[in-house]
Parts: sequence; C-alpha cells; structure tokens
Amino acid sequence: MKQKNRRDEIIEVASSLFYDKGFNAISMRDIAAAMDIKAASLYNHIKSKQEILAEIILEVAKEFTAGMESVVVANSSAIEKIEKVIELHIDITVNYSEALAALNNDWMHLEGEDLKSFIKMRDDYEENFRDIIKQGIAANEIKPNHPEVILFSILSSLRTLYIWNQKRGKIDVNILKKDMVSVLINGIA
Amino acid sequence: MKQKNRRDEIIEVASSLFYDKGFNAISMRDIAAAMDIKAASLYNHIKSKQEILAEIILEVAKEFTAGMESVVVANSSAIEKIEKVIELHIDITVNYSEALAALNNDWMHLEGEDLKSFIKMRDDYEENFRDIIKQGIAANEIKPNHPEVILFSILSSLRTLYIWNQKRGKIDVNILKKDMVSVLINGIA
DNA sequence: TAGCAAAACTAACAGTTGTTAGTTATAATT
DNA sequence: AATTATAACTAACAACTGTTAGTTTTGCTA
Repeated sequence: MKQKNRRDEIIEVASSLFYDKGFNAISMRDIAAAMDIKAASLYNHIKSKQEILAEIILEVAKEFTAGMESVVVANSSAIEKIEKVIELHIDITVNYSEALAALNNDWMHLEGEDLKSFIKMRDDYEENFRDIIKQGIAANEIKPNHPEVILFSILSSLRTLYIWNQKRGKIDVNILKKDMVSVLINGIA
Repeated sequence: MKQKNRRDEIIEVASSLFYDKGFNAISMRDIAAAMDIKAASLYNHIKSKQEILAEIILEVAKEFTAGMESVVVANSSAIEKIEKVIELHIDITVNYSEALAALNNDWMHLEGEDLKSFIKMRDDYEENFRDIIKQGIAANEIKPNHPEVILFSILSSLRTLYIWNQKRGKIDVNILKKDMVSVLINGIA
C-alpha cells in the first residue's frame, strides 16, 4: 500500500489555509511554503489542487451521510432523531473543524463527478432531515410551522457551529450538546 | 454631482457574479463580459476590484448597524427586541440577497480601513445582541442557557437565510417572519 | 557501500490576473 | 457645427496561476 503520511500532511495544511481565506485565495505555492518545500514538490504526492479540495470536502460529507443514515433507521421519535442529528453535527464539528469551512464555502469549486456526488449527498441529507420533521409534525411532536423554516433554522445553526466553536473560548462539548438541544428544540423563551 | 448609474450597474453585476462563485473566482474580465464591455472600461467608473467588494459589503453592514441601533434604544422587553432583530434580518435579506453572500463569505478579502471597520461593525452588532440576551436572562424572560449558544443559534439562522430564501420557492415574507419568530423563540417542540 | 525508491529541487510553460496608458467613439451642450 | 465630458476601446505590463519535465538530494535496504 502507498505510504500516505506526507499526502495527509498536505491535505491538513491546505485545510488550515483554506479555512482562513478560501480555496481560490490560496495558491499551490502558499501550501508549499507552509510546508517549507517548493510547489512542484507537492505533485509527488497529489495529482492536482482540485484533488486536495475534493479530498477535504468529500471525506466530511461522507461522515454526515453515514451519520444521518444511522439516525434515519433508528427506532426513535422524531424529536429523538433531531437530538441525534444535533449531536452528530457537534461531533463532526469537533473532529473536522477546518474541513467544514471548505465544505461550507468552497464546495462550488468542486468539478465533474466530485461536484455531482457532493450535491447529491447534500440534497439527500436535507431530504432525510425534512422527512424527520414532517413525521414529527404528523405525530404532533412538533408544532405545525412551515417545515422548511424549521429545517433551515436548525441546519443553519449546526452548519456554522464550526465558526463559533473556535471564535469564542471553546465550550465543553457536553454542555454544548445539552444547550443546543435545549435551545433548538425547546426555544429560548 | 457625479453620475452614478453605470457605477451602480457594475456593483450590481459584480454582486450577482460574486454570489455564485465568490470574490476570488470572479475576474474583472468576467464582470466586464457580463456587461458586454472590456475590463479596462470598468476603470472609468471604479477605482479597483477591492472598491467594488467594499462597496457591496459595507453598504449592507451599515444597514445592519443602523437597524440594530434602533432596536437597542427601543423601550421593549428582550423578547420583543429579539423579534425586531429577526424582522430586521428578514427585511435586509429580501432587499440585499446577493450582497449578503459577499458579506458572509468574502469579508475577509477586504483590506485596510475597510476590513477594520467591517470587523468593528460586526463585533459591535454581536455585542449588542449578546447584551439583549443577557438582559432577557436576568429578567427571567429567557431560559438560562449559555448566552453564547443562544446568540449563535439565532444569528446563524438569520445570517444564512439568504441561501434558503432563494433555494426553495420563496415563502411569503410575513409568514416567514411569523414562523421564524415562533421557531427561534418558542422552539419546535 | 552500492543501489534504489521517495521526495525534494530548478526551470520553465502557457494562461490568467488586476491594472495602466493612450486613443477613439458616443452623445449631450454650447 | 464645434466643443467637451463620458465611456468605450486596444495594447500592454508585471506578477501570479497550476502544472510539467527533467534532475538532484535524501535516507533506507541489500
């Protein structure tokens, strides 16, 4: 098997640079400089700049897809499922905080098959979430507001958590889970 | 007074191109092509690409600042103030949907004084919002969850509203206001 | 110590970037 | 009809982009 250490290092360094300025503002020479090598040397380990982006984004996207699938098949109430989704996002945020910036802001710079499969994963994910909410409304667990408003209110908070979790002194993960579940499900008032 | 029509047109076209791919992925030649002129001609109306970005972002940022200031001085309960902030975001989203993409995703590409004043406006805005929440907790209007969690849960939803409001068939503004207030303040359960 | 694969290097490519200088066309005003 | 401001144009710049070809260094294994 191909040795992967150096390649992973490139992807990690790139993630961290993309985090601050985005994919298009970072050049291959920037990535190389951050590793104290020359840009051409990167190509001993990776095929293209695109490949780096795809690697970063699709790895996390697959985590979300897998996590959502295990929530969907569980035998739980809608509210319990939403709690599980909230916890899923928090766990991924803690483990992949830098990759999440690329996933949120640079996915549109993916190309070809990578772009297509990202969009499919994202749409499927949202559709699963929407179904959970609709079932919750049908079962009188969830107030009958516009499902789309509920979906995007929760999902927006979860998707941008990565910004806040590093901006302010990191809140303990368990307190964060408890408080987010409380705020997003029971409201603030 | 200098005639501003053509200049505004450039900024509008640029906004719309930045919306899809971000500031760095759009060249001056792209903007010019979208207006059926040559890139060099743009410089009869604007000083630099940076100026376009600053114009787009700072105009909306000032709207938020002004709106928040009028909420802060109002003689209302914390919950009423938060309702007003939600409505402020929805109104701005409807009127400036394309500029909001730049504000959210490309603010870090501002430079010098523009960057400094954007960050100051953003920090002040968040600080005002945080204070409203803290007052609400102190007055027993708001449940005593971590103020930062409440702040970012609401603000994340509001800040990314521009994506959803165009993605799905636009929901009527008044229904949107009612439902968002309901979901964000009273929760979904 | 010799051989070899991994991973660095230098040099260069063709294309793109934001921007400037200098010039011409357009259209309104005198 | 002549003047003038506005806004377009062509041409070019220096710097930067992702990437490649070919070469040298590095460090492990035989």
